[in-house]
Amino acid sequence: MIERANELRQRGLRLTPQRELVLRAVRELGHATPEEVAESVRKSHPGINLSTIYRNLETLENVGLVKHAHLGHGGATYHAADEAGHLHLVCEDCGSVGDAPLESAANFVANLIGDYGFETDVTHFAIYGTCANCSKK
Amino acid sequence: MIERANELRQRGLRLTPQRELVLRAVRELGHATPEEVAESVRKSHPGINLSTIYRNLETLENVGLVKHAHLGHGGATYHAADEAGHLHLVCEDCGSVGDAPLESAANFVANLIGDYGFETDVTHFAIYGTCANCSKK
DNA sequence: TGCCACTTGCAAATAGCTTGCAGTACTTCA
DNA sequence: TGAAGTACTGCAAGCTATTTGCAAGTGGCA
Repeated sequence: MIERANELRQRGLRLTPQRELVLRAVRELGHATPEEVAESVRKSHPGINLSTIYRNLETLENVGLVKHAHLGHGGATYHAADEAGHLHLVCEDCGSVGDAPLESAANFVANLIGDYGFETDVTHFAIYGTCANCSKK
Repeated sequence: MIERANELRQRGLRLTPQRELVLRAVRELGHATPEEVAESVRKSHPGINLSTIYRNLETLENVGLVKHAHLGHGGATYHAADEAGHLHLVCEDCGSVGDAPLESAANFVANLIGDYGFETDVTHFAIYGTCANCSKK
């Protein structure tokens, strides 16, 4: 908490109640779109504006406290930076978001660097497909 | 060309000039957003409406002549179905879209199926990262 | 405690895409 | 070849998600 405030202040930024609420919501939700963060925050503080959510998510990301990934159709989803890196397995059928450890892709990442010099962050985007449940059907 | 028309007619669809232009543009452009397709089509036929582009891309995708992938921020990009079968390496720095063969990810795909029963189509979404050129800087 | 720049809430603007509707023009069938 | 039926098109309005401008509010250092 205190180190978070310092992190912000070192950059001339402030620790406001809204900012804390946004961070807490992201941590609690795991993966969340800005809209979901807003919904969560408003349960305790109904007055908070959506644009405040957007601006704070951006600010917190600049500071390195949260990260975003592209999961849904267009919308970014945010998660806490200190949450371990993992892949996002997004089911196109049911929309569920599963996790897989980084190691699953280690070989793949190595291939891309070796063959193309392309450095990938596989935690940053969704792996689309069909989850085990849905492919049974 | 003729088999394309049949493909459409079998489904009660029509081969219109606009539809042909859209298909041709997608083939020429390789990867293109709806907006880029429109721009390309309008060079020869300025009157074509954006919504026509969208509707035709959707129609052509239903018929199986084009496919889309999620590359940019939210926007889908389209490519001809018969040139599919490669990964899209999208550079977050310069925005360039590179290709890599499916085999690069074969191992990765196998991991996900084996460990999680998750069936992935790696051609359908972007692999974000930094391309060789940009990571030199 | 006071000041100042950072923040917030609000409303309006924007981007990207979709939808409703009326007129147009492919296709099929005589 | 012509007529009829229906898919298709262009236009305008609508939507969703996100951004921006601005005036009022407020942390935090001095």
